[in-house]
Amino acid sequence: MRPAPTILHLDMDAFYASAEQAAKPSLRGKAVVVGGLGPRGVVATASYEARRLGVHSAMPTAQARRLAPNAAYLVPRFSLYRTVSDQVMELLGRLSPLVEPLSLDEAFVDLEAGGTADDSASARATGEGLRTAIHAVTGLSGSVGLAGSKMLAKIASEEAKPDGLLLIEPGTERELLAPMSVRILPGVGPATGDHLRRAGMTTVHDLAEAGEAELVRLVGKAHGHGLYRMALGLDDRLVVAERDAKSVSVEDTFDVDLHDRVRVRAEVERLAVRCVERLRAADRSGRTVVLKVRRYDFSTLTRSETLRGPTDDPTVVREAAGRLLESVDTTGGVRLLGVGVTGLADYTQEDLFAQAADARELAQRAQEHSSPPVEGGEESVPEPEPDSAELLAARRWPAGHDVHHEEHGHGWVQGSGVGRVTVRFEEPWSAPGRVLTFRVDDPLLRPADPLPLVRDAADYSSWPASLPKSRSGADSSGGGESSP
DNA sequence: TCTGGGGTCCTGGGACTG
DNA sequence: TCTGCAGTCCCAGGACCC
Repeated sequence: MRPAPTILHLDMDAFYASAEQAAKPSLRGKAVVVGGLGPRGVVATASYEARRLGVHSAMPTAQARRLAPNAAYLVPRFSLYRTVSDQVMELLGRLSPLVEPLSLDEAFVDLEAGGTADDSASARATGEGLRTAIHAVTGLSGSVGLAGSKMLAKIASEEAKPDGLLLIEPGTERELLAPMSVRILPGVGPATGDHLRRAGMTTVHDLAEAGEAELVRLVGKAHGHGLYRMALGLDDRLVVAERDAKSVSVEDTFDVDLHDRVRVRAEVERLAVRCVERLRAADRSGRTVVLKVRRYDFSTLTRSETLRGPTDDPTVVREAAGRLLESVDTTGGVRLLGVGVTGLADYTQEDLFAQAADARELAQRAQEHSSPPVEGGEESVPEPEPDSAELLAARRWPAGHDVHHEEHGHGWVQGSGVGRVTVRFEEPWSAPGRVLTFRVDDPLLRPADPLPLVRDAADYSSWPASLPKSRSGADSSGGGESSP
């Protein structure tokens, strides 16, 4: 029996950019680019208006600025996106206990496990209901794919974009996939795509024709086997609700390459401490410390060290990262540094003793190996280089972030520099507002939390069992009443 | 032109161990 | 005691995803 199309994949449309447009009435219908705004920033998400100008994710922001000089450029506001994402995931959780979030804006749902669909008709109705609910609660649109497997549901939502729903009927999978580019398959990126193209395979049909043995020969055992099955439309991966993280890492790309070895070391230590903070926040410890260095020429290398036991001690991680750095040649400059911890374990009290012992032993071993001392020595960590006034202003008033002015009310930063900050005063539910400029140290101006995107959201507290009870602000006070 | 940040998984070589 | 072998762990790098 063919599987019923009850795996649902939800993908929010241009999520970050759409959230910004919903929050800022003056940006609706305009090109919006969300991403890193520094000299080495890249685009995280572009609104559909910006995509029409050729801007897309992962493109350097500098290139986006050339293509879309009049677009609004904003830094990401993850607290807002997380709030909206929580609302969406909460709705998904009502459809099934089996929800597998892939990111803030994407998730798989096993509708059959939730009893909310068991055939094409009920799956389609549930998918449409979900899209309506998401729009009512968040003001944003999402695309839904429905199929008998995760791979096909994801392809379906991709094909449905933007703001659509596509259901792949059981039995039509191979026919649908055959003419598509190999790049549609998960795991086929630029490198594998190129590799396959050079072997004469550009479509999914070509892969199915080539056969498993040929694909294994070309791309390796695991990948080749998986690729062949996917080309036949076969994918039996289950929707998994809980997934434990396997590593925690932090990394920073510097606006200007670092050359000073002492500064490099100081940055590594800073990253190590940040990494441990994240590790501890997740109540985990880890056994292997990884240092990542991207050099001036974009070549990237990693060095790792496995400890005797798991640790969440900042001193232990910092020292391990420092030792790893000693084995790396950084002459020529460093553009990125990262520190990570893998081999995660749940934190246990006994680890404390292992950590202390390890720290002593490793310190001693490091001394025995007596690697060349870091120029300037351990103590001479330099002061951070002074920032320009413009950089400081941008840091205090990031583009796109919310502010409150005691006289003018709620607004958001349009831009800042040369001691001034420009603010547009508007709210998600207001008309486009006016623009005013202030001194960066104006005492009446302060950073503010994001406002909800929808003021009087429909009450979906009993969805999907019953129809929404209200849609207008006038009667939204009755949110506590239960449905019949 | 000039490439983020946070992850996952796979491969292959070398060291270690029984 | 030495050698060959297989399994496992560690390490580094690459590819991919959102």
